[in-house]
Amino acid sequence: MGLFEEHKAERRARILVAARELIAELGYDGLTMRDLAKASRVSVPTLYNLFGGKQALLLGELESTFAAVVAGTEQARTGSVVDRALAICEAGNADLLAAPRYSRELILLFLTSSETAEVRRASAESYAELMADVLRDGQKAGEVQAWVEPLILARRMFAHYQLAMIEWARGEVDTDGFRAATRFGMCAMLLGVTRGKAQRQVTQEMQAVQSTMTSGRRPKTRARKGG
Amino acid sequence: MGLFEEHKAERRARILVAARELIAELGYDGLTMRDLAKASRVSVPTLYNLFGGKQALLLGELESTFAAVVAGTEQARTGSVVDRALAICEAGNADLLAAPRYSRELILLFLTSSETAEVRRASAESYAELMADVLRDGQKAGEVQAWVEPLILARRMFAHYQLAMIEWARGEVDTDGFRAATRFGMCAMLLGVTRGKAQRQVTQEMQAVQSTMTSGRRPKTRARKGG
DNA sequence: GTAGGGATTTGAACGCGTTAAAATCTTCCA
DNA sequence: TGGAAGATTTTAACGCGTTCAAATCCCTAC
Repeated sequence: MGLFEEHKAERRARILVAARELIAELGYDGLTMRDLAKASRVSVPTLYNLFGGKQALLLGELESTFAAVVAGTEQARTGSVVDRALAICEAGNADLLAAPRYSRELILLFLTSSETAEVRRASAESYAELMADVLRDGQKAGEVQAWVEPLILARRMFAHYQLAMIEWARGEVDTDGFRAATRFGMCAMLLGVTRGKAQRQVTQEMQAVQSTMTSGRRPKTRARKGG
Repeated sequence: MGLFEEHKAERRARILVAARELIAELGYDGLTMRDLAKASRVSVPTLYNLFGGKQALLLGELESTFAAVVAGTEQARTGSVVDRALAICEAGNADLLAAPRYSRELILLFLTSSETAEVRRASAESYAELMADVLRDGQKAGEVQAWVEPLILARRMFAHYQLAMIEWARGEVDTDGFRAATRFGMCAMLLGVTRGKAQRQVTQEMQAVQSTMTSGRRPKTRARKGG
């Protein structure tokens, strides 16, 4: 209420915009609080008043980013288990790859920092829930074995997806490698629990991805320069 | 040659011992270079001369640690694909869980820092090679489908294992949860590519782990204490 | 035994994230 | 319009990782 709050919100927005630009330009480590204060025309202590610290600066971004991912995946309500599982991954990819320089920093910070634990936990759980729903629907449709506990498998699928993201953020694989690794991993975890037509689809997908990963260039194996 | 090298090696050893103790006591962030210098009776710049920085301090440890893991897994030369794959994970676990406080810090640093990229790459590749060998043997024995590209699947299995380690290091799961997640993930990725008896074994193992994870206590969902 | 050269130490400094105190400005109410 | 309450700014400082230059020590070689 009133101009106090309004101006505070304006300052917050100004800081976030500047932070996003500076991080994209210099990386998270390259961003200094003093520079950020100057760029967003506030003082350094104000940064701490409004956000609480350098890492906390990004928590708002993180929450909205992951919320967008989760929301995006809810589109994928049609198709087989495989289609939907892969669509969930793709929905995540799209948002990340849109601003790679920034996303890389965000991901590494998000997945490794202890201060982001709560947001991470919440995001992971909604992501896993999403995937678990897909598995449950698959069970109803007879595509997925009945004995599988959806949420547990979903968590492990998301775990794999997380590490693929980390590999990408660390620069160990490029975008194509990230997509391939994700698809392959999802398929590998689905292959054993699917049946009939769905299983055949997974096999096909896996073999296709596999041939891409072997025949194409191999950034993972080439970079062993000794150490 | 001579006493120069000897004394240098002695200083290095002294520093590493002190670092291990201090990290186990205070955590990686709690360790200050000034304190470490005092504890190991050298000067601060010497730390930088001998190692190059705070993170580099641990690279030697990391290399030997992972070398030990890889060496330990080479014991597991008998049994089915499943037995050997799980034995590889257990061998890794044993070393990590022996000194949890220290390992946690080491893992987080190792798996997230960009300065450890080269060691990480090399370790990951030897680990994946090890698992790939198991898969190849399984293919010869008819336990694993022939169309599977062992190294590619092995890399994804190791990727999953890495994230399970991260989850443990972040304190999101306890030791039992880590073991369960690892076993479940390995099995999930093996289930689809195994056949006959081996596949039945994987199914059995998965169902067993799964029942542990659902019926027992669930540290993953309970630990949301907020803040 | 003694000079010389190399590494270590000393002492200081830099930039960083972070925080505290008083000074200043903006906003709201009478 | 004037004053009170609040947040922001100023200014300074702390501890941290890191690095520099000169002084010092230890080892090697004559």
